[in-house]
Amino acid sequence: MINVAIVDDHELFREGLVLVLDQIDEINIVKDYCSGNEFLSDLDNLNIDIVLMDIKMEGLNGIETTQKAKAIKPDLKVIAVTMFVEDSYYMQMIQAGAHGFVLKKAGKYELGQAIMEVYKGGNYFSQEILQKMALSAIGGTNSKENQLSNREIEVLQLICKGLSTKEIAESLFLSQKTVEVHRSNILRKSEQKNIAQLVIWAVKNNYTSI
Amino acid sequence: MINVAIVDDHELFREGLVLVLDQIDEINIVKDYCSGNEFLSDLDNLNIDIVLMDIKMEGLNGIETTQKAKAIKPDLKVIAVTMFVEDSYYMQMIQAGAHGFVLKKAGKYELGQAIMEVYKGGNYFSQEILQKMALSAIGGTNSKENQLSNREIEVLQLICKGLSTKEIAESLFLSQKTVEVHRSNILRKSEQKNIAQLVIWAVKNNYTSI
DNA sequence: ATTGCAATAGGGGAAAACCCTTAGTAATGT
DNA sequence: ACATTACTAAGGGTTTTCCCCTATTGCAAT
Repeated sequence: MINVAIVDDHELFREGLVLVLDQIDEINIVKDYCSGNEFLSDLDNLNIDIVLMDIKMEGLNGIETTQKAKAIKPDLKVIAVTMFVEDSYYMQMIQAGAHGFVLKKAGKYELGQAIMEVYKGGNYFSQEILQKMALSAIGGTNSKENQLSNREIEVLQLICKGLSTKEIAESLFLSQKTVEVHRSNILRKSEQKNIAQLVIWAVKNNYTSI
Repeated sequence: MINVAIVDDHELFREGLVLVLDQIDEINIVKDYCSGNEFLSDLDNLNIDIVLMDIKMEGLNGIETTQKAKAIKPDLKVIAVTMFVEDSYYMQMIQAGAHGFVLKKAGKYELGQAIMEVYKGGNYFSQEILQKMALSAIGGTNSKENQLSNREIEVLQLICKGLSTKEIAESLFLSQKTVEVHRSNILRKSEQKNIAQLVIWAVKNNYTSI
C-alpha cells in the first residue's frame, strides 16, 4: 500500500484527484491539503510515502513547500502536478527534490504509473517534460547561467505587477540604473525580447501568479 | 435525475469531476469530452440537461462551444467552470448563453448547488463573480464603452505574442501610427497602464492563451 | 440624412525601455 | 589567497512606448 497526500489549492481538482486515486488498489490517500503551510504543519504526524504537489498555489508555492518538506523529511518523495511545461520551472522543482512531474492534462493511468515508479525508487516525467529537457540539453540553454538571482526574481515580480523601472527603484530603494541592469539581465537570461514576452514567460515559469 | 455532460481538456480534472459528481445521487454523468468539437459532434445524440464547460481549451474554447451548442439545442443549460474571474470574460460567456459560473477552486458542494439551481431553471454564480458584477455595475466601467473592437483584439493578441508596434504594423499591413492608436485605445479601455499589466489582463480575460 | 463609431494615418513630444560600456563592494567557494 | 558572482551604480546612446492633437473614410443605425 502506497500512502499518498495531496497538496493543491483548487478544491474541485483536489477532491476529484482523491476519488481518482482511491480507485487504484495499491494507493491509499491519507489526507489532502489546500495549502503548503497546512501540509507542512501536519507533516510531523504524517505517515506518507509520496506527496502530489501543485506548483502554483496562493501563499507558499509548490517549490518552496517541497524545499521545506524535504528539510523536515528528506526521504519524502514529491511528484509535481502542474499545468505548464517551462524551463526553469521544472528545474527548480527538481532541484527542490521532486522525483516526478505530471501534467494536469495527463490521465489517471499516467498519474498511477508515476506514483508506482516513484514509490519503487525511480523517477517519472511526462513526455512533454522529457522533450523540454532533451531540447535544453541539446541547446545548452539551461542550468546555471540562465538562472535568475533572488534580486532578479524580486524585480521580475514587480515588473509583472506593472511597475515601471522608476517605481521599482523607489520601492526597492535602488537607483533606476540598477533596476535597468536587472531588467536587461532578466531579459537576457529568460531569452525573451520584451516585457510582453517576459510577463508570459514569468507566468509560465511560476515567477508570478495570475 | 439530472443528466450532465462535461467538457474539459484537462483529463485529470475531468476524470476527478466525473467521480465527484457521481457521488451526488441526483446527478447522472452521461459522458465527458476533452474538446468542444468532440462535444458538438455528439450533441445530436446526447440526452442531457446541463453541460459543465471549461472556458480555456485548446481548439474551440468554451465560449465558442457554448454559442454553437445553443444554436443546435437552445434549451441546453451551460455552467462555465473556470480558473479566473475577469470582466469581459464572464460577460462573453453569459452572452453566449451560460446559466452558471463556478470557479475551479470551488468545492463539490458549491458545484452541486449550482447544478441543482440551474436545473430548476435558475442561475448560479460564484460569490467572486457576483462581486465583480456588482463592482462593474457601481463603477459603470462595463459593457459597451470598454469593449474591444475586433481590430483591437487582433492587435492585443499580437502584443501578447511580444511583437513591437513596428512588427504589428508590418504584419497587419498598417502604419505604425494606426497601431499606436489601437494600442492606446486598448490600454484606455482595459484600464491598464502599461504592457506588463495589459498582458496579465489579456490572459485573465481570455484574449490570449498561455 | 445625420449622427456615431471603427479604422485609418499623420505631427510632435515626453517618458520609458533597451543596450552598451565601465567599475566598486561584498560574499562565497576552491 | 584568489576567482567568481551578485549587487550596486553611472555615462551615454538608440529605440519604443505612450500621450497629446487633428483629420479622412466608410459603415451602420435611427
